[in-house]
Amino acid sequence: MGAMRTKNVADEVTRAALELFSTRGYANTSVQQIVEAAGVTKGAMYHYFTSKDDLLFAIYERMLSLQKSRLDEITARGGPAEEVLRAVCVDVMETSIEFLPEGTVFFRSVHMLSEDRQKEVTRRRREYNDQFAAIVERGQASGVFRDDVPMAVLIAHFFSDVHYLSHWYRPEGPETKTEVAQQVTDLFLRSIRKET
Amino acid sequence: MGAMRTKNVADEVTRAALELFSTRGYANTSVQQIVEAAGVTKGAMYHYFTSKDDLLFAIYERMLSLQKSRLDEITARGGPAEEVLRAVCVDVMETSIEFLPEGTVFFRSVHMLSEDRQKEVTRRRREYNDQFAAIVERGQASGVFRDDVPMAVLIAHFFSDVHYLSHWYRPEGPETKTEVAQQVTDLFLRSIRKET
Amino acid sequence: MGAMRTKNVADEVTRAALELFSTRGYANTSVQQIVEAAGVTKGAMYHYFTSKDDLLFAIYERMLSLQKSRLDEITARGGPAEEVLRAVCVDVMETSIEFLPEGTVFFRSVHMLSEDRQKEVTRRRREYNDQFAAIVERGQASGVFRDDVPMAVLIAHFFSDVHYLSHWYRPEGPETKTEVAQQVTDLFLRSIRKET
Amino acid sequence: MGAMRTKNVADEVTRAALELFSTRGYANTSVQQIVEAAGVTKGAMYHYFTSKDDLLFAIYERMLSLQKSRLDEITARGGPAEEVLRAVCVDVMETSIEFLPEGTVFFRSVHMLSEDRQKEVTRRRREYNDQFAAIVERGQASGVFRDDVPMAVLIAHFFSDVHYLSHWYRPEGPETKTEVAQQVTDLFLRSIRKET
DNA sequence: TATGAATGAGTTTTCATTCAT
DNA sequence: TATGAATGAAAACTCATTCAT
Repeated sequence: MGAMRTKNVADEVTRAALELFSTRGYANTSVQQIVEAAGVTKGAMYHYFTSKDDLLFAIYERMLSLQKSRLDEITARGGPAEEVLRAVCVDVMETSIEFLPEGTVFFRSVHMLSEDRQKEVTRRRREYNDQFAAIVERGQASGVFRDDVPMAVLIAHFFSDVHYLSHWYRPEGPETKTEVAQQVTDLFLRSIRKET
Repeated sequence: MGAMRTKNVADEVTRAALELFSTRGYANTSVQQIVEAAGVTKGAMYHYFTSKDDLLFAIYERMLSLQKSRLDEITARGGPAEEVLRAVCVDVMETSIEFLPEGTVFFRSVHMLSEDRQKEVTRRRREYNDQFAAIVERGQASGVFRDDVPMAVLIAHFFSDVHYLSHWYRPEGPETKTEVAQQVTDLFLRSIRKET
Repeated sequence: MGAMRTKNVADEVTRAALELFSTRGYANTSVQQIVEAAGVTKGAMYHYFTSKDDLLFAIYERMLSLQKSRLDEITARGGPAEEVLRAVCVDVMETSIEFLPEGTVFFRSVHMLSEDRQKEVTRRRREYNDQFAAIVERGQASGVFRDDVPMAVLIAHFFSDVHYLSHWYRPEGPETKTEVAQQVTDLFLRSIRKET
Repeated sequence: MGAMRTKNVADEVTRAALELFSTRGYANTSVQQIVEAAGVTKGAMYHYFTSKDDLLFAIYERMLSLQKSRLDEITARGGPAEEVLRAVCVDVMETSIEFLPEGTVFFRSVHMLSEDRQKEVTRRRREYNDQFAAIVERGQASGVFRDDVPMAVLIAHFFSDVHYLSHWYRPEGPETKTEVAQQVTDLFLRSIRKET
C-alpha cells in the first residue's frame, strides 16, 4: 500500500524532455515529441510548464541547485585547502558523470534559454566559480598552490574537464566514474601544486 | 584583371552565417536573417549552398581542414616528443582563440548537422585525436610522459581546454592569446610529465 | 441572520467579467483571468454559468431588463408625447452613463454571442425600439413632431447618441451625466420638433 | 489583352478579411478562413502581412486615409461655414454607407488592434475631429451655430450617426444612401443652428 | 547567376470546457 | 457546492526550400 500508482505528469515530462534534449538537442525536439514520450497530453504539460523554455530551465535549475548544495556541503566540512579542493573536484566529476545527460543539455543549450534565464544561469555559475576560487586562493595563501597563473585560467582549466565529460565519457566504456574522477583530479592538482 | 570588384556571395554568406550562428545559435538563426546580414538574396544563397545545413558544415569543414593542416605541418618538423607536443598544444590554443566564433559553433552545434555529416565530423576529429595521441605515445615510450593514466583521459584533459575556450576567454580581457596558450600548455604538460 | 458573509460567487464573477470585457474585450479575456479577478475557481464559475458566452449574455440580460423596465415605468406615467419622450431620452442617457462599462460591452460584443442569443437580443431591442417609436408616432399624430423623415432614421438618430456614449464620454471629464443627458436630448428634440 | 489576369494576393486577402471581419467579427475569424476565402496559402499571406493584426490595421489605414482626404478636399473648396459643414456631413454619411463593412469593422474592433496601433488610430481620428470642430467654430464665430452646448457634445452628436450606420442601415432597405445622408444632415444642422 | 513570391508542413501555445473527487 | 488537473481542438505564426522568370 502507499505505492505511487500514478506517475506524476511533471516528472514524466521532465524525464522525457531530458532524454530527448540530450540525444536530439533542444531545437530538434518538438513539444509534441516530448508529450508523446511522456505519455501525456500537450494540455497537461502546459498545465505544469509555461513553455518549452520553462522545461529546459527546469533542467538547469536542478543541476545548479545540486552542484551548489554539494559544494556547500563539502566546504562546510572544512580542512586543508588541498584536501578540500580534491574532495570538491572528485565530487564534481562523479556527480557530472552520474548526470551526464543533464550535463549534455547544460553546456549545449544555454543559448536557447530566454535572455533573462541565461542571465540567471550565468549569475549562479559565477557564484559557484567564486566559491571554488576561494578554495584555490586559500591554498595559494598557504603556499600549496602556485600563484603565477591567473585564477581565471586555473578555474577554466578544471571546469573544462567537467564540461567536456559529455563529449567523450561513455558509462559503458572501460573507465569507471570513480577512476576518471580520481585521474582527472590528480592531473589537475598536479598542475596547480606549487613545485618544491 | 584580378581585381575582385564584387564581394563574393559565398564568402559574404559564410561570414554572416558564422557571426549569427555564434551569437544567436544555429537554430535561432533563420536563412532570411543570414541573407539579409550578408546583403544577398535567398535565391543567390541557395545557388551556392544546398541547404542551411550545408552552410553549417562549411564552417566545420574549414575548421577541420585548418586544424589538420597545422598539426601535419608541426609534426612534419619533427623533434623530441615533448617539444613537438608543446608546439602542437600552443598552436591549437592560439588558433582556437583566433577562431573563437568558429569554435563556439563547432562545439555547440554538431548535433544540428545531418547524421551523415555528424559522422564525417566525428571521423575527422578521431583522425586528429589519433595523430595527437601518437605524439603522446612516443613521449611515453621515451619515458618523458607518464603512462599510468588512460590515453583517453589524457587526450580529453587537453582538448577540454581547447573546447572550453569559447566559454570563458574574451579577447578584450586581460590575458593575451599567447599568454593563455602558454599557461594552459604548461599546466597540461606539467600534469602528464613523468615525475622524476 | 441577514449578514452576507460570503461574497456571492455569481456576483463576483459577473462583476469581474464586466470589468474585463469592457476594458480588454470579450475575445481578449480568458475564463482564467475572470475567475482570478473574481477570486474564485474555474469549477465554481462553471457551477453558476454554463459557458463564457453565458457570462456575456448575463450582461446583456441585465441591460435589456433594466432599459425595458425604466421605459415601461416612464410611459406608464403618461402625459403629452413630447414630455414623455423628453423624460425617456434623458433617462436613457443618464442610465447609459451610469452603466458605461455595460454599454461598452453591449455595443461591441453582440457578434460574440451565440446565434440564438444574438437573435434574442435583437428581438428585445426591436421591442424596445417599437415602444420608443410609438411615443414618437403619438407626437406626430398630435402635430408636435415632424413626419417628413422616415421613422427608422429618427430612431437611429437618437439611439446613435446612446450608443456612442462609451466612445467619447468620460465620467472624469468636464460634463456631468445630467448635463450631457439634457444637452443631447435638447439637440434631438429640436431636430424632430415640427417647425412652426 | 491587358486585363489583369492575376488577382493580386494582397488585394484578395484584404478583401476576404474585410468580408469576414465585418460579418463574423475579427476574433471569430481565423487566418485559415481568410486565406481559404482568398484562395491563397497561409505562407503567401504572411509574405504580405506580418500578422493578423496587420491585416486589421490595413482596413483602418484605408478608412482613415480616405476620410482625411475627402475632408481636406471639401474644406479646401471654402465657402460659408454652414455650407461647408453640410457638404462635409453629407459626404461622410454617403462615404460611410458606401464603405459599410469597413465601418462595421472600424467601430467594432479597435480594441483588437495592438496598443501602438490603437494609439495611432486615436491620434488620426482626433486630428479629423479637430478639423471638423474648426468648421463648427467658424460657424459659431459668424453667429450661425449655437455655442451654448460644449463642442465635445456637438461633435459626438454628429459622429454618433456616422458610427451607428452599420448598426441599422441596410443598402437593400427603403432609403437610399443619398436620402439618408441628407436627412441625417438636416436633423443635425437643425439642432445646432442658432435659433432666430 | 540571381530574384523573391509562394509553398506547406511544422512549430509553440492557448483556452473553453469537462470530470473525478 | 467546489476543486483544479486534464483534455483536445484550434489558434497564429515560422521557415527552409522551390521555382517560374
